[in-house]
Amino acid sequence: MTKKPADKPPISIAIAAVIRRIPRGKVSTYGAVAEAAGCPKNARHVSKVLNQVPGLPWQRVLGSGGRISLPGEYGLEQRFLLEAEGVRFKGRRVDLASFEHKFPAARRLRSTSRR
DNA sequence: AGGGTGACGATCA
DNA sequence: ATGATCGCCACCC
Repeated sequence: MTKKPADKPPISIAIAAVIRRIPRGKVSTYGAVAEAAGCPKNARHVSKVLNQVPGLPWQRVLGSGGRISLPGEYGLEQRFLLEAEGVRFKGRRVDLASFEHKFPAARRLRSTSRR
């Protein structure tokens, strides 16, 4: 008993959870999501999670620099949805300085901001 | 167990 | 600026 292998480390779950925290009208990047989820080098895996887990705001996840990575019509769809949320593009990119969502530093409680 | 994959990211030409 | 290559790493067969 001592220990049961329980389950495998659901890093995908962590990633999905992070994505779900992106508020409407804001965006994030694969790299930022991966980092917030605890795996800074797994930006690639984020894209898989988006495909695997339905119900996620997939459109709010962009490539580095705020560029849309999704090719084809879905890429256009993504841009359309984002603009509908109020996210503005500068050419082919989103102005991350204004629209990137900053995830709370995974600090152990003691919320950094709490009055 | 081994190997291929990918909505990436950074770097180089 | 655009395009090509390499590096990374969990997931899937």
